[in-house]
Formats: sequence, structure tokens, C-alpha cells
Amino acid sequence: MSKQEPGCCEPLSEEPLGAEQAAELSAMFKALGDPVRLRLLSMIASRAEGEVCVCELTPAFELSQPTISHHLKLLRQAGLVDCERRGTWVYYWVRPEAAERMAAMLSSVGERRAVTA
Amino acid sequence: MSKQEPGCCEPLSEEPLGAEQAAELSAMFKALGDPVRLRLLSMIASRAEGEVCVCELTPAFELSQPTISHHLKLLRQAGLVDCERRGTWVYYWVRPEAAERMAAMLSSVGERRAVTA
DNA sequence: CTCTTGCTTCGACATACTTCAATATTGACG
DNA sequence: CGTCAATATTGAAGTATGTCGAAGCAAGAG
Repeated sequence: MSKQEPGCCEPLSEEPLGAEQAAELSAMFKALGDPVRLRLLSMIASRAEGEVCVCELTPAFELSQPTISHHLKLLRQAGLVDCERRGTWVYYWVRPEAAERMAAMLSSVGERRAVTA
Repeated sequence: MSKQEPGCCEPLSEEPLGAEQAAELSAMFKALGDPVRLRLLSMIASRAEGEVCVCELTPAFELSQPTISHHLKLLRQAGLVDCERRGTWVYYWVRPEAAERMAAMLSSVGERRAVTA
């Protein structure tokens, strides 16, 4: 599998997206690869105040409270949201840099031929 | 778990992203939640011709050919790419609508307060 | 028709993910 | 301190995912 004689063309030796960047970005995409987490992010983002209390998120799903907490943890670990405890409640907000980074990657894929015009 | 008395505020009764839309979109995001698939998409998209032969993609990874084929199948099932056999070789290209749909969702998340502001 | 090459499908295995119930933690309030 | 309410963490069970080798299929060459 190491060497190979391509019959039609040269193999791509360098990818437009480096392996490291791909690892980072794919971890973010994986975090949104679950419908619950995607809805959570959407709910957090759609707030004009910019943040939402967990007590608003949990009852919106037919899932147990630990499950929602776990999904929020994954969103946090992916760098998509951040949170802060204020008294009894915990508030979550979106980290826009992360979303914009993913959006930029997808835009360049959408209008491909952008690189070489 | 069904009922609950929120102490701080009303629960969100309607989500900005419907459950059905979330299911569709999260399936696409899940397809990009693997570094190999993300690099595959990037490699396919970065071609000026708009399409790439599988024989160019496979040798770029330290993975067996069945594994690459499997990842390409998942990208196809997610609607992100499409393919066609021409003679001996199979060519893949990006479906821009899918990438743009995901990018649009992420952009609205990135510049949140877009809805109400 | 047979052989070779490019790619896909199948079957199997190890790992990771989603979910829950139970338990722990944190902070507010008497 | 003791209790209660809001979240987080732990441990366990079922399911899905990533990977490979082996086998199957399609198409061109001899």
C-alpha cells in the first residue's frame, strides 16, 4: 500500500487542508454531528442576550438532565461554546470565532475553484 | 422529567432550528466529523476541474483502499459529494448546495443576534 | 473468454458514542 | 450547619463507527 503506479494521473502529494488543521476542524464538525447538540447550539445562538441558562435548554428535549449536561460539555470541549456559573445557574454562550472558522472552510468548499479561479 | 418549574425564566417553547432540520443538518456535519472525510472533501473541492479520480485520493492516506471507499460512500450518502464512473476510473465532485447550506447555518450562529438585532 | 486493474461491498473486530440512573458538587437560604 | 435546587460527574448498557482482509463487480487488454 505504500507505493503505487497510478494509471491516470499523479497522486495528490499535498492536500489543501493539512492533516493537523483537518483534525482540529473535524473535531468541531463532529460536535455538531448530533441533532441534540446542533439544536443546543442553535438555541444558544438565537438569543439576543447572547447567553442562555441551562434551565432553559434542558426542558426543551425529551432527554434526561445528565444527557443534556453531557452534550453541553462536548460542545464546550470542541470550543464552540463557553459557560459561566452565576449563583445557582449556569449560562452558556457561543464562541463566534469557532463558528466562523467552520463557515469559512465550508464556503471555500462551496464555491470551489476559488483557489485556482 | 416531563414537567419542571423553572426558577429563573420560561423554557424555550420553540427552537430556532426545528428538530427535522436539525436531523438533516447534523447528518451532514457528522459526515465531516472525521479528519479523513474532511480532508477528502477538501481535496475534491480544491480541484479546478471540479472533480477528482479516486486513484488520486487513496494514496494520500495511510489507509487501505476499502477504508477510503467507505468514507467516500458516507460523504455521498450525506449529500456532500457525488460521483460517476468513467471507464475504469470513478470521479468525485462536490455538491455546493450542501456545503453552502451548512455554511449559512454556521454564519447565522457566528454573528448571532442577527435574528433579533 | 480470460486476465488484470480500479473500486466497491461484505464480514468481523476493537473502539467510541449516546443515554440513563445514581451519586456528587456547588451555591442559596434558613 | 442542614436542606433544597440546579448542574455536573460516574458507571454501565446498548448501539454505532472506523478499520482491515477477503471477496465481488465492472471495464479495458490480450
